[in-house]
Amino acid sequence: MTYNFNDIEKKWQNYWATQQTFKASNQSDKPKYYVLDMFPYPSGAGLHVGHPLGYIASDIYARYKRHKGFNVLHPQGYDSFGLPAEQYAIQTGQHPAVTTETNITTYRRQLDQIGFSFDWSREVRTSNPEYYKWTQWIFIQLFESWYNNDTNKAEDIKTLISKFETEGNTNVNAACDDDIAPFTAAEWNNFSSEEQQDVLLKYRLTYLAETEVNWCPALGTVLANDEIVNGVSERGGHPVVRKKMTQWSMRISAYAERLLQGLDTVDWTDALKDIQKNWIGKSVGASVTFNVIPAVSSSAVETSHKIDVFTTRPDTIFGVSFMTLAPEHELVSKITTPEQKEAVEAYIEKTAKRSERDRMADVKTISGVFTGAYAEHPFSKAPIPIWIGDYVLASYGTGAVMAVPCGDQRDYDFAKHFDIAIPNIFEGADISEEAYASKDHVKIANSDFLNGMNYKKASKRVIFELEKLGQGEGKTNYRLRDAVFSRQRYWGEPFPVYYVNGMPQMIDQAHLPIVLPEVEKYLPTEEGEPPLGRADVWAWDTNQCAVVSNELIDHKTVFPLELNTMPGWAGSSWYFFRYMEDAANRDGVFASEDALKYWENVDLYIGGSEHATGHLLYSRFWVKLLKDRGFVNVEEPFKKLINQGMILGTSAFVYRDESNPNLYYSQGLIEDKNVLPIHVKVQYVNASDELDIEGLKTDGEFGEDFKDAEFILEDGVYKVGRDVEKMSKSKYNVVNPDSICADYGADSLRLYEMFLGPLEQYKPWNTAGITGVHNFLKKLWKLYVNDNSLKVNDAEPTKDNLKTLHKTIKKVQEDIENFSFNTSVSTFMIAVNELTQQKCTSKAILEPLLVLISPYAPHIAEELYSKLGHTESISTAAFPEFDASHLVESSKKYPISFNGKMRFTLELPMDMSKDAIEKTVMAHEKTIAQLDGRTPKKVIVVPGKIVNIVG
RNA sequence: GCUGAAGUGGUGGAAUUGGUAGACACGUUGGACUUAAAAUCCAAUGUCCAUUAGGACGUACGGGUUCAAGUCCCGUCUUCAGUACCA
Repeated sequence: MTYNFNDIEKKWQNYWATQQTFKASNQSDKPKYYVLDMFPYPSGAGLHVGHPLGYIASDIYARYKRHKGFNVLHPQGYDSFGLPAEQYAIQTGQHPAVTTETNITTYRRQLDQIGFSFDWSREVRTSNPEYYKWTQWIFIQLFESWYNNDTNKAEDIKTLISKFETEGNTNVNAACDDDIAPFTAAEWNNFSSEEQQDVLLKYRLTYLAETEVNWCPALGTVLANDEIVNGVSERGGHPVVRKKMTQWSMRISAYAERLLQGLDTVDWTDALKDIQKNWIGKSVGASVTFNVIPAVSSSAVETSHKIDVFTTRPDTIFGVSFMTLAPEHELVSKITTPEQKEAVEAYIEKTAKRSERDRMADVKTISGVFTGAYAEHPFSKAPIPIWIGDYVLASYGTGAVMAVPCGDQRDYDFAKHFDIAIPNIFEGADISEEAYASKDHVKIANSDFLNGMNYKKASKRVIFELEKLGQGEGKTNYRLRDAVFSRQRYWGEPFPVYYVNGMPQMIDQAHLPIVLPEVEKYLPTEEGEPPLGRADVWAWDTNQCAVVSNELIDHKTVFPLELNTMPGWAGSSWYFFRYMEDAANRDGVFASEDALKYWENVDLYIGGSEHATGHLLYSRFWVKLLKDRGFVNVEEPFKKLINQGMILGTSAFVYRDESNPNLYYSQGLIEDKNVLPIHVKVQYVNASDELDIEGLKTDGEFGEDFKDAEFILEDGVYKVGRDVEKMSKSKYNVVNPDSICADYGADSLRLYEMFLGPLEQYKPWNTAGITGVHNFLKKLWKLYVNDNSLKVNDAEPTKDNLKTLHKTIKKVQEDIENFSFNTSVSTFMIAVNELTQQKCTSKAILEPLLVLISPYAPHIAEELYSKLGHTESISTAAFPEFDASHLVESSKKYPISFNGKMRFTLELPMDMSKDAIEKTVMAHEKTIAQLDGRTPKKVIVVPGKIVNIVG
């Protein structure tokens, strides 16, 4: 019997599918465990070997947990709304739903052939109306909520309305827009309906607001920052303008503090938590208002101007010797004196050309211009010169800084450069070379009422005094901005929203889903409206409660529907709850109370760190909202999170002579010739970096290019150059799992992906190495069966057999629990090598070994397990118990070191005393030879570990 | 700039609380089997010196602590990722 992996794998994949082996139950005596992979987008290119890395890891863990007696939920589905399908639709006219369906079919086939233990019965697709019905429903919940800062949670908007009706808004402490005028209960009750709706929008957790976007008229679309290169679109090079658009926003900023605090309760890597912490960007300090001193030279009537700044160091307020505004600050043009006008304008023009990134990265170049204006110090009343400088950015804080050169290095550098005074307000600090930026061990001096105080005390006092003056207050600032939620796209969730007199109205949940309408083209309209502007049947009839033809719009009972769609992150912000419910029971709810209660949250979440500030932050936000409103019980969706690294490609190059395009030199022959490296498909390169020239010349795609090529060989072969790059079609280094599964089998692929290195690390793929794990599987097979029969028998296991087995149990269990999958693969290899050497045939050893290997290589494990006489799947067999007694050694091979360097080893009994060890070692001939007559100064003996002789 | 991670043979990587550096593989070399190839099996394989015995060096670099450092401490460099001066 040979190891016929293709047949074996197909057989067990069919078995698992027909037997529903991995279907999870919502009722079980076993403890629950929920393992989830980050939602895949089914791209048209299909999977390459890098994609399954995380899925294999999570699958090993899920299978391990089943062996350990857990009721495991391990679902999979598709984040199937998205841009690539829409792009393809624009180019070909093919409906994105069709493209998506095709891509999912490919994706599913590829996933199935790798042997994952997914519960496919619970699959979800964000683009299915039954699914996005609930995405729309959550949107409505956001709209119907406001954030009460007093109770520190979201509440029904009705509670806000009743407050308005009885006491107005002056006592309301809410997360809201900052331009809301105060009103009394009487005023509220006299507002028109539109006025009331307008006010409420400023409090709702999702609201309409004017947002600046990067608009590209030629493409008729909005572009992300990284789609713009040097001010023009990356695709096509068209001009891009800043444009204001009315869009839905999500008031995520209301949750800034809870999103930050929640990080302390989850088991994520520090790196990931740091990214979110930085993104939320909390800083505690004070806001200070500086009054601008009206310019005497100006003949125009001066209005009084104020500059608001935020500072984390209010204690240093007496160290202010100038202020710096961002060049784009709106006050700049108003306060600049005529004398300085020319210089200021020239500077503004210069900085406008620099990208924000550029301005921020460059800390060496110091530039700025004096505006000629002065502000008044709130306490000393001294005039403070106001400068502009591009190290201050308009979009951060208030776009203005109170500069304290003695305490801030950037302010210090600026002051030195422009010869501005640097008053020292720290007792005993040396500021002759650099600023003293530390908050610790400071004693404030030269600061009037703050003298002698430390940072904490002085800050508190300043805030108190500022409040007395009405020129400031204590303030906590967050960098986190509200998230724009509208997309001018077709392939996304439609909003359940229609407009009456320009005011958004929610459609009652009884009428959801509002299904994406058909359009004849997936492009924006000529008027610049989103693609849904092309739909003919896209109006809401409030009598029929149905979507009807646009022609019926009369603004009385039939109204226009929202034309934007939701962004990609909408559907992925709650999908983990949907999996909790059996597909059969999903009709009336997004997930039933029982299901939510049973599964709670995701116990293990595996995915890439690129989602750190998108998906992982937004879904935490939505979960908190759902909890506040009583729909779920958990505050955090993902208890433990592991980031997998990326598998990189190993590109191959041939070297073309620059003067003769048909001449290629082998890698070792380049020397100082002028050659051009050209990517070639990695499939034509073997493990020794040798090129298959015939294969290359007959390649369907590029063979023609090399038809007349002459390859200059070294030692009879053409050696290619190699380099590690991201796996990508354009670099011809993509390796497809289909061919790996066909050539080596899914079990080899699974083992090899793990064997490559630590899960979280970035590492290059090299197909050549897979023969190692493939040979291992063949050896494993041979341990159980020979040419025509099963070798396994009831032989009593030997001591060595037991030692090998239990050492393996211990290591594999520790490895899986530490997500150190690469080292378990080595451990399996060692175990099989040892058992082969020991000629072990004992079922008592070989059966538990299969359970250990089954999470990693499930197909071969199932096949051999059934050969051992089992009729049930191995998937729920109990994980073998580790018994330490088998590892107890009677002797130890001591390393004998001289001055810390190991010279030889000496086998001694484990129970030998320290003195006896020393005596035996000192008497040994090799020790005497090593010492060469010298007397050692000291002999260190650590029983069970090492002997070190010093001297 | 800041924050985080990392730097070990030709390659991927291993090394528990400081205790035999290079496990396990790939590749390479030599051998067996074969008409031959593939497959399989066996052996060698960090670098340098040495016929051998053996020795010297060696975990990015420079210091330090220790009987003992890949591991701990200080400094430097490089790479990758995140972030963008939050005042």
